[in-house]
Amino acid sequence: MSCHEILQEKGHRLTLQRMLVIEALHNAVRHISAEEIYEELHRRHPYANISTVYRTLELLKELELVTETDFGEGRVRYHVAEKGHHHHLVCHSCGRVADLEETALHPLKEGLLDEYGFVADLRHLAISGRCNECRSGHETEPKLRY
Amino acid sequence: MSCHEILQEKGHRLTLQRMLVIEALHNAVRHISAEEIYEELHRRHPYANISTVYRTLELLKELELVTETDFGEGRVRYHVAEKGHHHHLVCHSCGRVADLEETALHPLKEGLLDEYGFVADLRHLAISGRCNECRSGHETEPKLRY
DNA sequence: TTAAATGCAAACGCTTTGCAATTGA
DNA sequence: TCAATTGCAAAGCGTTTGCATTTAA
Repeated sequence: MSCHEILQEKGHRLTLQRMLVIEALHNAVRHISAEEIYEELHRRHPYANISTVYRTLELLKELELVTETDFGEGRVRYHVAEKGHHHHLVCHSCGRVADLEETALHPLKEGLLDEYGFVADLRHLAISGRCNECRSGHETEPKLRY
Repeated sequence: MSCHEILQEKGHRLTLQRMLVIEALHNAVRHISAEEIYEELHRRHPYANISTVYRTLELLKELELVTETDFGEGRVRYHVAEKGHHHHLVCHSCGRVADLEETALHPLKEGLLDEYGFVADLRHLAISGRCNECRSGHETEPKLRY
């Protein structure tokens, strides 16, 4: 079921603004910020306001249609949930962000459940550190971020 | 070697304000925010300013005398590094924060190094989820936070 | 003596809010 | 029709900054 259908099914209105926010999220190659979504939205609907973007993202989060990840930039980035869960290795030297399959944290998740009875919400975790390239002294500009 | 000595050794001045910030950090039972440090400081030195707190915390971070943890509150909390590293299990239902020994993440750290060559900086990680008490329906007000 | 540190006030960047006007169902 | 949603402008919040004054060494 598409985001549009889920919104309507739960009794929310399908406005142009919401459709454009959803489209921006789907078109994003990587993780996109509220400001970037607003730029897309504003391009096609110049009267749109950034508070609508925040309100829509809030709604999509509640409906678990998008996930939020904090890459330590002082703002948060969004990703369509259905595109799948994965984690991130954020290099604090070059800023490069690599993906880490969700399964890589399964042992940790199980350990926390067994030993603490804690159900960890590990959907979009950003782990900071130093990447292989920077460690081996081949520091280069990363091609892809977020 | 104490924080005071390390500051001086590295050529930084030992001001009253800095000493009071360090004291507040040491006296804190758990993790303390910049605002809370400022309250302590202001009580004893009414002319002190919060920008001094931020500048001092910045310095202490650089010298690795304090660590910073984001509990997802929209602000960050500080902890004296010498008190030891540990991680946190933050319950999004009741807000309770449990400590997790540093060693619990050693397997993950080693896995990331072996498979990705990534040196993860896992000093004060906050993992969100749902705690045992909330899961089993015995939701109570937590006694201790942060 | 003098560079480092502080206090102050203003600004910053991201996000939220109150409210009147608009709009989807 | 009318509650949900929006645009707008203002404020909120934690944090940072420029600059004149003060101070530790």
